[in-house]
Amino acid sequence: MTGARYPGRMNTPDDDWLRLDQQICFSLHAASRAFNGVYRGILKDLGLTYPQYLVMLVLWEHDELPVKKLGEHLRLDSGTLSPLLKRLEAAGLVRRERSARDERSVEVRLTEEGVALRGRALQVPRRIASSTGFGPEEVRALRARLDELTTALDTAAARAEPQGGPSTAAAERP
Amino acid sequence: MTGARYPGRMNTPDDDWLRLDQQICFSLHAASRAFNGVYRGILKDLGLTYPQYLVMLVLWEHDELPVKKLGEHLRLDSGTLSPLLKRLEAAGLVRRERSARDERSVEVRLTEEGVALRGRALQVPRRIASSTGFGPEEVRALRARLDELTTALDTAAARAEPQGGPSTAAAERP
DNA sequence: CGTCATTCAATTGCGCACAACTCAATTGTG
DNA sequence: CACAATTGAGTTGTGCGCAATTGAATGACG
Repeated sequence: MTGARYPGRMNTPDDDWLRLDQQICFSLHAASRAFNGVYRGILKDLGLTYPQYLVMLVLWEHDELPVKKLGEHLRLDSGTLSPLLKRLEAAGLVRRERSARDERSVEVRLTEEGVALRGRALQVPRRIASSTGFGPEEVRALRARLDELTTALDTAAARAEPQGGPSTAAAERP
Repeated sequence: MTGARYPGRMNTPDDDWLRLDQQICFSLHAASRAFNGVYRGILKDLGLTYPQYLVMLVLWEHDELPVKKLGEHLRLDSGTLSPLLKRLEAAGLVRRERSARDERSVEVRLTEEGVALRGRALQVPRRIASSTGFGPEEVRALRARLDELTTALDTAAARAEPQGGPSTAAAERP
């Protein structure tokens, strides 16, 4: 039935690929948002958003970090982290202070309150697990699969980037 | 070593779960953004963002659809779709017109240009596939896994918020 | 027939993601 | 040492995602 709307075009491998693409695109997109949604409900109690929770997870492991390192852990840049960290600071969970050693760098560290929040966060994964019915092995397996995908995609992005040059006149550096 | 920052607390299963949670949260979040990033680069040629591409994929399959149905396919509400569709309309790819049968409903349909864009989009999945090195079976397997996850998460979310019933009914998809 | 609840799209407000840019601090190179 | 290049954080602008609200059209019910 699909081919009928594109007369003169038989079902080619391209068409099949496009449909398959729809499936995987949609699945990953939907999974990510569904995940986000479940966490949103549970994290509301802690007053955190999902990305803020990710930042806190990193800080609970290394409780003094420059913004740069934080960004490397999370693959996020200052454009995302700066306002997010300001909100965490306004919530009293972290403090930001410029490094004395390098005035360009800003050190992020947990406040007492930020450290204390970890205690309440300990129940989060259990609640997630019980919500999803996924066990540790399933989680680990899925994670491995996703990391494979991310690695492949990052490599692809890095390969595509240097040449870049789509139709729009790329800004060549003088 | 990690536990040292939280004196008096041994490494309990809770701590392990929190670390595991960090892994899976981060992996899914990163995979989603990496995926988005690769598509961003490829879709730039078509003048589409990734969510806009998802909308077009649906419209190429059913080229006349009310916003409501579109939202059910993509698990997106009007708050996201309305401005997105306006941009697609401004780009000349779709037309939006209120249904004569039900004045509340808005029908979205492809323009000639929107239909024509499909021809150029046919190469997208192949470029993605060649970028990632993932074959059709791997894609299908991952998709199945993600759909499982989404189903589990949706069920969990529905259970957590029984009153605000998810207007987006559980979707039946191919 | 009139009232009331429901449905659908649109809007508002907030937060995240990312590109492009600014600006100061640091590093390097002659 | 001077000066250009690089680095790190922040800002701006655009777009997505979602909750909450608005407003109009529809449908149900007494």
